[in-house]
Amino acid sequence: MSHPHPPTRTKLLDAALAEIRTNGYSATTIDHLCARAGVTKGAFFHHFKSKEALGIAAATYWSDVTSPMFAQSAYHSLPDPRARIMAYLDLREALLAGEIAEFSCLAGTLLQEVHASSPTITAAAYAAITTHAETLEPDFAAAIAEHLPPDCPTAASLALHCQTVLQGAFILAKGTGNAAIAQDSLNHLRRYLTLLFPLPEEPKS
Amino acid sequence: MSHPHPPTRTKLLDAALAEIRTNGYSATTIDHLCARAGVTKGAFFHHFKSKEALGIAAATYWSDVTSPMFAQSAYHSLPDPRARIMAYLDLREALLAGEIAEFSCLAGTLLQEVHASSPTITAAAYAAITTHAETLEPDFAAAIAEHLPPDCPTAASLALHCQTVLQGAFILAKGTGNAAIAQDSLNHLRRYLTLLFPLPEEPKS
DNA sequence: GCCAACATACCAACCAGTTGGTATGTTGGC
DNA sequence: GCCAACATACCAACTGGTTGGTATGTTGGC
Repeated sequence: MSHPHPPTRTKLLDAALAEIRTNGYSATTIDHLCARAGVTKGAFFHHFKSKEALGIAAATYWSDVTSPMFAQSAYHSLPDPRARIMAYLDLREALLAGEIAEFSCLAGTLLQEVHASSPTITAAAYAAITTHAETLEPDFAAAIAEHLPPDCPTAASLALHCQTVLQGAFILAKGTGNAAIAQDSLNHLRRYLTLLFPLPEEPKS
Repeated sequence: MSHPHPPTRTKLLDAALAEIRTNGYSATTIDHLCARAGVTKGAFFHHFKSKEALGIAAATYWSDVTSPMFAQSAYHSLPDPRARIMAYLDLREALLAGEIAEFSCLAGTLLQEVHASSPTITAAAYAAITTHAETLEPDFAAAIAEHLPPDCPTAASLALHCQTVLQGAFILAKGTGNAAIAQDSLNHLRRYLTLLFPLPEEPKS
């Protein structure tokens, strides 16, 4: 669990995120990975026993890298849980910048490709998504408690639905080459949640 | 545009759909494809000049195979456009059966992998999605015309959002190994559209 | 007898993974 | 405080199998 030697292993994991998000897992070769990371293949197989082990480590690393970005965000201090959820979606929209490989989800890309061939990578990638979704559950639970809509879905289901929309948005964005279509679906998600938990009024400033 | 020799070419395209939906495009090899189709590699390269050409043909074939399934469905005859949209989602949910490779979307799988490496496959796969989405636009347009909600999104945007949710649902289903999580997101989509275009009452039977 | 539709045989490049090695610590007995 | 024994981190070169693609048949209908 301890990785006392950050540089080479981290360089390989960073290269893996970039390569897999751009070209996918299958099309990512260890040679390209090492070239991008600036190390040799011997170094790779010193740190990872196989390509599959790298896939698992990349999914875990993806969680480790992205989680603090959301955990440290200021929106958690908003008093209204519905406002916290909207602020989360605002943050997700703000992250839709740059090239597609820079904002798309590594875990979703992995799931798409390895679901039938590697149960271990599948489990690690799915865990990355559900672990992130679970950070939204308290806010949804609070919104339900404060403003229970009729036939209310569970907090867990709502949190996962947000991830579903985001994953789908990334795919459509890959079709157009830009994030506009993803923003569009995020607006639909916002509208859904606003209809489900109507905000009493627009807070000013 | 004319394919006067159905059997071998069709066998290869059917094999391509199955292989790509299971293992993805990159992990699909021409040798495996030919073995599954029961033909030799010479036959493959007689019909497709490259693997990329097969990818493009597979996306087009995917449209050709799936379009009639929706076009021939009975839900188009329902009088209420909102009921037609709900019936479309019911049909999509009914299709969530069997193995994941049997209900997931070829176009989404292709987009995920080739968006950065093959503009031609990307365009063909995206066209398959948008062409299908366009078949929903008349119903959304009618729903908007009959029941314009405040700050109404466009029919085209709503039709694409349905595809976004479906694509995301397929990815999450690949994480769990079954369709339950996809059905959950379809229910959220139904709830969104119901809130947006509230049905006056439950029609009986 | 010609051509589309296949089949067979083959290739150069590439792939994940291995091997044998070096350089640089680290540790524990004395 | 020194050194043998060991561990870690990394590298260059290689291997056996696979890959997309090609070159060269063969065959059957018109």
